[in-house]
Amino acid sequence: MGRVRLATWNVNSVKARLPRLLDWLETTGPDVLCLQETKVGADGFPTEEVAALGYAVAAHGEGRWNGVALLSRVGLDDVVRGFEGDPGWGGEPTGEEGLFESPRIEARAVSATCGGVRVWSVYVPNGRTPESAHYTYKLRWLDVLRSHMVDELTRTDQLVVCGDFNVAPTDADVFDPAAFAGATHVTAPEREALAALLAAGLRDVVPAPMKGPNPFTYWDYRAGMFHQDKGMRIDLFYASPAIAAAVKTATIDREARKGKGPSDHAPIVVDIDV
DNA sequence: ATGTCATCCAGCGGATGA
Repeated sequence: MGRVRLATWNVNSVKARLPRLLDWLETTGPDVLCLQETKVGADGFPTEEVAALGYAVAAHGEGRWNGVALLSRVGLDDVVRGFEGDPGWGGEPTGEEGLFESPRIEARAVSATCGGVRVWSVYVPNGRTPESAHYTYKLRWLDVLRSHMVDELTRTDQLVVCGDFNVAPTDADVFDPAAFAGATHVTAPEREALAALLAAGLRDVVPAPMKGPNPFTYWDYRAGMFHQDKGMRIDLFYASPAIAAAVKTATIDREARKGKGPSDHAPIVVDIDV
């Protein structure tokens, strides 16, 4: 019994962010951290550096793009990299929306059991534009993820799926809905994919901003967007009802978006009583 | 909003992706 601290952070390269990541681990002390956009292959993850702080690592990477990982100091069991039915990306279109001949499976999901909680770290495809094949890939990927959440919930009531979903759930989750006309991240099908995850039995644990009214987790590097708080809530922390009910605090650590060499995303930190 | 950043390959800059 006690407090468990779970967190998720799109670091936009674990190598480029390593000094900041190590600092943040020391000061914040999450028990479990989900990482996205690590951008390193299997042998490139700084395993020893985080092990020195007491964390076991389950990394799933492919090199230049994507890449996810789980760090835990409360156990790391039954690690699964990727998931059955991942549609993959690339190759020749088959004619069926979002499906390709000989696609390459990308490193976008890793799951493990940490201190009794089943935890998934996910990096949902961006979608690029609503007309793009990448967009149909995104929707298909989210639907297969949903089917796995249904399965997971039959096995456990202690489930967390968090990460960069690349979808803003509502218009209140972007700085200006008009600025996103015709863009991905805000379309009805993407939001319906999130709604389907909730309908499968998950809860959206909405974190509190440290400052201001907006629960944004991402701000573009360009044009002073962060300083104007022109951001988006696209990093999400979804949890089973039992976990959601045990949440004591959920916060967006916007301090981690400040200063020299930040990621363009801020971490979400969630404390639960177990 | 297109004003930045990270990465790769082939090299010191352009292409790609976000």
